[in-house]
Amino acid sequence: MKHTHAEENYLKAIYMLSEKQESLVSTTAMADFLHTSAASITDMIQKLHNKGLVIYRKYQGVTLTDRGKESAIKILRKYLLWEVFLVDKLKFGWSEIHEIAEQLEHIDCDTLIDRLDHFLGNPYCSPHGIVIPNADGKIIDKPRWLLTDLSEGASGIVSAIKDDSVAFLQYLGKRNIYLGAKITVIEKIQFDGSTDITIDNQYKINISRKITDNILITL
Amino acid sequence: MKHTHAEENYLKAIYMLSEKQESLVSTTAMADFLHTSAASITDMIQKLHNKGLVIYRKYQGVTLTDRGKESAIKILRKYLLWEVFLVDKLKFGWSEIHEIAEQLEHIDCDTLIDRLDHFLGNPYCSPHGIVIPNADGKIIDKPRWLLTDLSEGASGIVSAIKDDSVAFLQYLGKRNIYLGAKITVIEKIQFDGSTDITIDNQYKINISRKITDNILITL
DNA sequence: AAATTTATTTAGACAAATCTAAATAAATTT
DNA sequence: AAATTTATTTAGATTTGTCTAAATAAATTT
Repeated sequence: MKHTHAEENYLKAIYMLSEKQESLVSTTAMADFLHTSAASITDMIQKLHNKGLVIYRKYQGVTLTDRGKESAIKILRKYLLWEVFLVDKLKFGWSEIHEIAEQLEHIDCDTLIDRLDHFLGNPYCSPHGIVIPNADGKIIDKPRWLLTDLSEGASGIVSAIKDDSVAFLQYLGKRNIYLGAKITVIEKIQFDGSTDITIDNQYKINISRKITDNILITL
Repeated sequence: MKHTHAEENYLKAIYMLSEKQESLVSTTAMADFLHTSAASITDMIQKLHNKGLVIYRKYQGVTLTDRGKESAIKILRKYLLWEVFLVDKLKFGWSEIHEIAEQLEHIDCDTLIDRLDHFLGNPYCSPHGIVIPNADGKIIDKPRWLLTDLSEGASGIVSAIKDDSVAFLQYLGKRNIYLGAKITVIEKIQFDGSTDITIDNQYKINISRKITDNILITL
């Protein structure tokens, strides 16, 4: 099923808002999220209802049908993969990528996004730590830990970073720490809380507690 | 100056059509190019005229103003760089990239395209051999030769390929020949017209006349 | 429970981009 | 040069997505 840009924005918005809360998504919540008027929301929601993409009850709110959810997840997948591309390959900072990825998510080509996924090394989650649905639309929730909480000898993959500041990003870049890098904990130094690690079994460095507190690891 | 998607498509179309011929671009030529009706073309052209992007004379045809040309070249630059991305990084074949790049060319972000350019290694031209305008909109025309016409000892950069067939692309991939690769002619064999070359001063191989006839080289 | 405030929907309008059918201009043929 | 064909434009309609202002429903306050 194909959708217009606007439809895609609405579907993704409903999906994201309904992830945060149990109840139906309200008109105002959507108006707020999409920076548009409540009247426009009602209009569009009714169209989506007629197309069988959402279930809508007047004055109550809206929720996705299975078909709607499937589409929403596809769009989210595209959005998140483009975010990874922008940060990982084009070295954009966290703050700049949202707008661009919101444009890129509408590019319509089935093979494109799977190739992009492969090109990026099948990342587990976006720079902001949101899990990327796989090609089948499944969201597999791996457990994640702070690098701080890994024990000596353990290793895992850098899957997200909690701090978005340019300074932190530059630090990570300089130390060859990137999304998808394999980190092994060599030794945890009690004295100052710092940690000796290796990156990709290559570089051995020591990083402070402040750094390990901001790196999320999956296995 | 910002444009709608449709406006961008028209500007690029006018630019490309007027590159091929001297005279004004006709309504039918554009209708043909954009797969739309002549009536729609007239409508849009009049709007572009009112915005000062084209000069239009009823029944005569249309040409770009300086402002229109500037915009058109920016769009073309984006289109071509995305084409390089798709072929070089995502390993798409020639035939598949046009549609996708036509979508990607409308992504609006100044820094994005310059970073992409850098990421791709500032390619000189698209896979189809069309010169990519630089960030200032300048089109610098370097001389190009067929690999066949290089003399022994000469070297240059693979800048385009004339044959788009999958078979040829696969051949090149297998031989480590890619856009931007450095090729040095070691020896030209009179007997069968084949050529001994090195790629990136590394691999030494022999390629037939049919191959050298389809590779364009810049210095 | 009535009054008021807030949320939501409806009605009507608008801009963008397209279309078809009819009208008109330009080019070509006879 | 008149007739015909082709190219182009105009007129009017349609779809999509948005808006504002007015109407109505739901929630909250008094």
